[in-house]
This record gives sequence, structure tokens and C-alpha cells, in this order.
Amino acid sequence: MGVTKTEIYKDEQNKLASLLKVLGHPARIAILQYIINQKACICNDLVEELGLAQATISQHLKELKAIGIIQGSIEGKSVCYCIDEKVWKQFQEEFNGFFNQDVNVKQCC
Amino acid sequence: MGVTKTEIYKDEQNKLASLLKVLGHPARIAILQYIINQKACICNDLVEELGLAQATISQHLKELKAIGIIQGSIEGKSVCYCIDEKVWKQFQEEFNGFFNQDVNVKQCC
DNA sequence: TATTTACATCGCAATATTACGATATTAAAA
DNA sequence: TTTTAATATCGTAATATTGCGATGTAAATA
Repeated sequence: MGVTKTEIYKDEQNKLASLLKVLGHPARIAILQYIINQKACICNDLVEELGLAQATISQHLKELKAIGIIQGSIEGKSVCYCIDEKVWKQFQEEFNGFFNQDVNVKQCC
Repeated sequence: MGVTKTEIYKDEQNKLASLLKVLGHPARIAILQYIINQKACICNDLVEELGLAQATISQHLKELKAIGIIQGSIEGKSVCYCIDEKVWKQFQEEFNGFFNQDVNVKQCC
């Protein structure tokens, strides 16, 4: 136990859930918002901005990179992180497909 | 360790993240989709549909109820679950506010 | 009333996540 | 070349999550 039974769900459900899971942490929301506001930033900016240890920030950045929503480019001794606009738009569509559907309810409820 | 440091984030960030976290599991996505398609359902329907143990489904329903996105009404010996349209719309707005913002990127990236 | 049905909750084992110090790596600066 | 700066990764402790069997509860049925 402790393992999600991914075999029993549709690929689309697993995919959507795993994206939402990555976004389901306040540090990663804060990181995304900061990157969006600043257009780009380096890891150290986030360490100072959020007050988490460097190792922790680095780990969160790794997870965001893993789903493709941000990308990092080496710039001297630091790494410049920014949103991958193409992926961001893909996600927008994916999320809109789920959240912006109309919902009807049985009379009984 | 192992605890998310919620104190360091803005309320809005914590709130958005906690909603996304609940949605970040394929069983809960599948449950929501099923409820939406059927307009309403009972716990046992989901046990058969998804093939998870009754205790497991009940637990996922509890988490969805906790964020208000579904509501359950007792109907004899079963409980009828359906989407809370009001809350669903609130969440739509909340998510759209985050996901549907325009994103610019520094030239360097 | 005894039984069945539909759920919720408890307790637990397996696993995953979060956070961080320590350490490695690589490039700039002294 | 030594030092400094910016990251990434490793290892680990604390905690959270997932899934399920067992059990409790309440309503319907026999």
C-alpha cells in the first residue's frame, strides 16, 4: 500500500492528476508566480524570496522542470529559469477542458 | 521535516495549492468525472466502476467533500453524491485566475 | 426481530513527500 | 591558481498519503 494504482485509470486521468499534483504545493505555486511576475529568475532569488533552503528550492524547481512548465538555461554560474510558454498554453487547454465543463446535477440533490 | 511550511506563503497560495492537491489524484479525478457524467451517484457505484475497495472510495469522497466540491445527501440507506455547482463555479474562477493569466518571458530565455 | 445493504471510520502497512545539511560540480572572480 | 558563488544531488529524519481489512452504524427488508 501507499502506492497509487495508476493501472486502473485512463491515461488522461493519470496525466491530469499528476500535473495537478505537482501544482498542489504552495512553494511551487509561489515559485511559478514569482517567475511569471519577474519574467525569469535564478534559484537564489527564490531562496531569498521564499526563505526555504537552497536544496529545497532546487528540488521544487526540478519537479516543475519535470512536467515541462518551466525551463532553465545556464548563464555563467547561475541558471535562468522561466516559464515554457508553449507548455503553459498546453496546460491551460488541458485544465480548461476539465474545469470549464458545464456541470449538471440531478434534481434530487 | 516532512511538513509543508504553510506559514511562509500567502493565504491564497496555500488555498490554491490545497485545492489542486486534492484534485491531484487519479481516483479523485475519475470520481469527479463519473459524478459529472451520471449527474449523481452513490458510493457503491464508484466501487464497481473503479475497482477500489469501499473504504478507499469512501476516503476519497471524504476529501472531495472536505473542499466542498461535492456534497452528499442521505437517501434511505445510501448516500447520493453530486457536484456542488456553486462551489464548482467558484473553483473555476479561482483556477482560471491562475492558469489563464498571460505569461511573458525574458528575451534571454 | 434478524438480516441485509450501504457507508463511514479505525488501525495499520507500504510507500511517497517535504525539508535540509552535507557535499559535489562548474564557472566566474580574485 | 585559489577562492567564491550558484546549483544540483545525496542521504536522512519527520511526516503525509494510499489502500484495505475489520468493524461500527443506520436504514431497509425478510
